[in-house]
Amino acid sequence: MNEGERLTELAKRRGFYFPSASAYGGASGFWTYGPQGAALKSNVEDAWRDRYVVKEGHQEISAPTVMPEPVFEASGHLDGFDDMIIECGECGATHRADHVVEDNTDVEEAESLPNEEVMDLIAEHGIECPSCGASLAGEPVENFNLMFETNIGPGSSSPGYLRPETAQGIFVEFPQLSEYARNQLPFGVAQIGKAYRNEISPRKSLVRVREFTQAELEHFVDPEEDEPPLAEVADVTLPLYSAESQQADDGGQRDLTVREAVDEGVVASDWVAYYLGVSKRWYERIGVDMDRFRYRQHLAGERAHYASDCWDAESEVDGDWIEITGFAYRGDYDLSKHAEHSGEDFTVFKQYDEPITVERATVDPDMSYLGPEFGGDAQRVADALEALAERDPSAFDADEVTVEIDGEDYAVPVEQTNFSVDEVTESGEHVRPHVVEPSFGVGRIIYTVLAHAYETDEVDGEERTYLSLPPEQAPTTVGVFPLMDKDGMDDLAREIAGDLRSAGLSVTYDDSGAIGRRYRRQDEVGTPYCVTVDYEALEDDTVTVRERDTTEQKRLPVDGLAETLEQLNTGELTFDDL
RNA sequence: GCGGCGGUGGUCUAGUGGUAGGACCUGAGCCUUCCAAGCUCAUGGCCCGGGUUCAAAUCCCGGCCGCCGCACCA
Repeated sequence: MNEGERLTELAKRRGFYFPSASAYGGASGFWTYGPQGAALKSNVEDAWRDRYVVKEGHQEISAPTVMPEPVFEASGHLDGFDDMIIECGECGATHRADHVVEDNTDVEEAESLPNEEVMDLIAEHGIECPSCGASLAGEPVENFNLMFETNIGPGSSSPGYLRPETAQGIFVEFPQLSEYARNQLPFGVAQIGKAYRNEISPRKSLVRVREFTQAELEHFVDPEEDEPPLAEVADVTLPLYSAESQQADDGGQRDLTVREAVDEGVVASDWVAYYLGVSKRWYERIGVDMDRFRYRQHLAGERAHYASDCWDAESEVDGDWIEITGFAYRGDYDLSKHAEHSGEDFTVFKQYDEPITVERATVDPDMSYLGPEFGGDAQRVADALEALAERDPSAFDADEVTVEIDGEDYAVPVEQTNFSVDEVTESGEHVRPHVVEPSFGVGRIIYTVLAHAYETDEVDGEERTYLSLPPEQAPTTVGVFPLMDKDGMDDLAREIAGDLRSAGLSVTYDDSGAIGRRYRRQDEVGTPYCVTVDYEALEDDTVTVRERDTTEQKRLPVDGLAETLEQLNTGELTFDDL
């Protein structure tokens, strides 16, 4: 069994995660988090929220998972996710139909053509299967859309899609969110939630799935003015694997501090560099092994349609590097697209310290002239004049000004345009924020944390498996056991378990079988501490506390136990301090 | 989606054309003064559908699921 298989076996047996609906044969790419997994997931999400929402001073929202079609037309997902697939009748390989056409003809942008035309092109040019060389003529070209489609309400007149990323739920609400932020940049909006992609081939348990949880932060910044607080993370060392290194023969990972990475220009965006620094610490906190972690820059051809610079956090499991977070500088791509498609205002008004006076060329066309003259085109001519005045006021110097609309020239006497250059006072300007986006895959992080926590050792000649999870992330903080289920040890142990629960700790009580078995059980789900009530406890109100990784025990008074465990859980105390 | 391999209690597995056995786990009880000990008992299984056959968990076909490779991964 490899690392992943061992983990999946443990995950299923102990209730971290398992395939969904297996009573009905299941559906690939869907996983249910069991009791341990749901607790771990919740802890990871809480740690994320603490770091990226609370500590950063951002806000969190919760948007729908289903959104109407226009949202995804605007975002580019409808086109971007809709691949043309053709299958070779001979060898069965599937290919991107638009790609084979582009590779074998001088047709560009084949993706924008109807499927029938692409089929015709394939037949006309006698295009062959890139895998086996058989003719692809006559093979059907089909669409494969990575988004799950549904209908909103009865009938099919209102198509909707399950969101392929949580981000769009934030972008589309920008006008409201900006208002709540009192229109002050920068501000950040986060969301933790499910996203859906109808993957062709789900793989590796939680790594490639069809429903997954994202934790995304959209940080809206003024591209002219805002700077990240780089000093806070300047000394954090980043294991960077740049695009340049990836392409070089002897290229490898370089360890640079955030400061060095910015100064040397290895990471282009200060904002991205800031979040790489913050996130390195966060990954360490939740239990990612830093010896199996790197930041990899996207190669030029690999970048998403919206990103100008993009780095992935990657973790290593079974020798494979898994993308666990994407850090993208999305520019104003998303807000511009939504502004364009919706006609709403996706900017923030930034007031100047002092109002400024500027010369502005304006037109106020006489519609009583344009109307009779140009009929139905009058409004478009007026719009064109306005745009021209802004772009090139000198065009109005002559007696007549000409604008072009759809290849046709329209000449207008300047006097009818009421062209003038005025001094106007401007108190500020509309700024389209840029977006810095760290986007975390929660399931992949959980998979990584479990894989990196999985340890085996030997105790008294017996092999032991344990999860060396950070106490903060562990599903259960403390196991409470009576040494034996009799003589009042059970009563005291139950009482202690109740007290610890009242103090807010996650507690498991277990009185079954031999004590060693109970320790092993907790080891396998990563419970960091176990409290045992023995005969001595009945005498002097002390109990033993056992630490998971070392199996060492210390005797502590029952009084103050909850506080001590709480401090161990948060890291204020270590076991050695006791 | 293609190809290869696979699918037997919760987990790991043995096995055969005549409807299954082990280990671990789990539960009940006994025992036990701190690391999967022992004893007794118990629960629980051949992925689904079709075909061949007197008889299919076993052979064949299809599906589903998993692993690996390919492709895909805005």
